[in-house]
Amino acid sequence: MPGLQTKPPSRIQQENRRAILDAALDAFSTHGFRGTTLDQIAEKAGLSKPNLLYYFPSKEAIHTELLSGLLDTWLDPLRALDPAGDPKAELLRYVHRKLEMSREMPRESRLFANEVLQGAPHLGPLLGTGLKALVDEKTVVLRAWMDEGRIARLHPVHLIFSIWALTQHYADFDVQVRAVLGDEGTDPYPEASLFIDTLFTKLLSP
Amino acid sequence: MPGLQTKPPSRIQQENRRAILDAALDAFSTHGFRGTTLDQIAEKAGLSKPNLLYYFPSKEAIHTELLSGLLDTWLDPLRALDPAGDPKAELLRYVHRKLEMSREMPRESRLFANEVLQGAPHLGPLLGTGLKALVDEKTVVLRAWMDEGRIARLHPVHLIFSIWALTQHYADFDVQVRAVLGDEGTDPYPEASLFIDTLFTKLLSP
DNA sequence: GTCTATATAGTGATAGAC
DNA sequence: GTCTATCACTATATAGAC
Repeated sequence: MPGLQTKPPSRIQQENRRAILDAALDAFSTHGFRGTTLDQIAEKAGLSKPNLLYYFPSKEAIHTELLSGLLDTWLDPLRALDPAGDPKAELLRYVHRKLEMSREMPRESRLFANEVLQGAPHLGPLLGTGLKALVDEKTVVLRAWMDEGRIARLHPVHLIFSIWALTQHYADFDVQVRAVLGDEGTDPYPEASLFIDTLFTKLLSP
Repeated sequence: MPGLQTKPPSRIQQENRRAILDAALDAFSTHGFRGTTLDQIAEKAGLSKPNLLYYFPSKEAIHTELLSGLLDTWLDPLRALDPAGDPKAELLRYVHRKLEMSREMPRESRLFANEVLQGAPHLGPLLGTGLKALVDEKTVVLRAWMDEGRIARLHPVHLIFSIWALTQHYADFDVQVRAVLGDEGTDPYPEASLFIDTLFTKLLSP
């Protein structure tokens, strides 16, 4: 019986949107925004270029769609830092969760890195508002822990920077990491995890 | 008396080359290779586009010229690590020198980051040869220091990665660093220097 | 909804006057 | 050595058939 469903997005539509976003993530994360062409995205998604533009109005729209959700996902582990938990355990859990994300979502990490590296032209003021607000909130928690003598006294914001820098390095500079370690096939993450655990355990001890 | 000098590059030529490379460094480091246009470079260098191409045969030639010298400069401080020196002092000197470079040469850092982030399409195999060789050489030194119990036993390569990650973060993610710290005008480096000094002092203590 | 064909603008590079 | 004009090519986006 036709005419019953008016505008629920069909399964094939949802599948195509997902394929486009996945292909675009691949391309944007390795070639940057300008370096990516609609042809590349269309081919990898298995669609024609005009058909791709039926799903998204423009190249920028695809990019924005990807970025918009990303910052939130990216900061979830920091958001989960529990003021009531054990300080060292909470921070180490954050570090390890962040490193896991580098391994499991390297494309997302590189997309974000590309964006920030180029001056955050699309993410823009969100860094100074949403991101800053979250860091400020967690800074209070860190300072309290330091005042109680439960972790070493350090600059709280630079402590967070150090977590970001060390964990994201393995996704963003993956090519360099593997080239220097040699043994092409080997997974660098187990050793990285050990190293980072040692580093922060020592750093946080009062 | 004409005809005496055959082909010594005139002062204006040298000046133009320098202006082009400087403009190109600006552009490439913030927009990437594909994201940069010859128009942008030409305008910032104060030359016409054809005139720019009189000095360099192609866009790629400018990019290659910039990259070729960069890796060497970038690794100089690591090369300077003295096996005969005091281990902790040598490593801390390396860390601080590297952080200084992030402050003084942020564009070069971002140019390099852009390149590696996108899979090192131009730097390519140099990472697996020249860079790996240098790291391997210094790894031997680090291991010896660890065997002698003069610094803590850590994975030497990941130790080097951590130095790179932490110091370069301040150049590559400058926008984010300043957005989170707030106080637009403030220089983040003094605090960063203190933090990183503390971090590596703790980490290297046996 | 998906395709072929094409409009339109931008971009790397060249030709040739001065 | 430097400029104006322009070529050849690519890329985003649209029109319109099916």
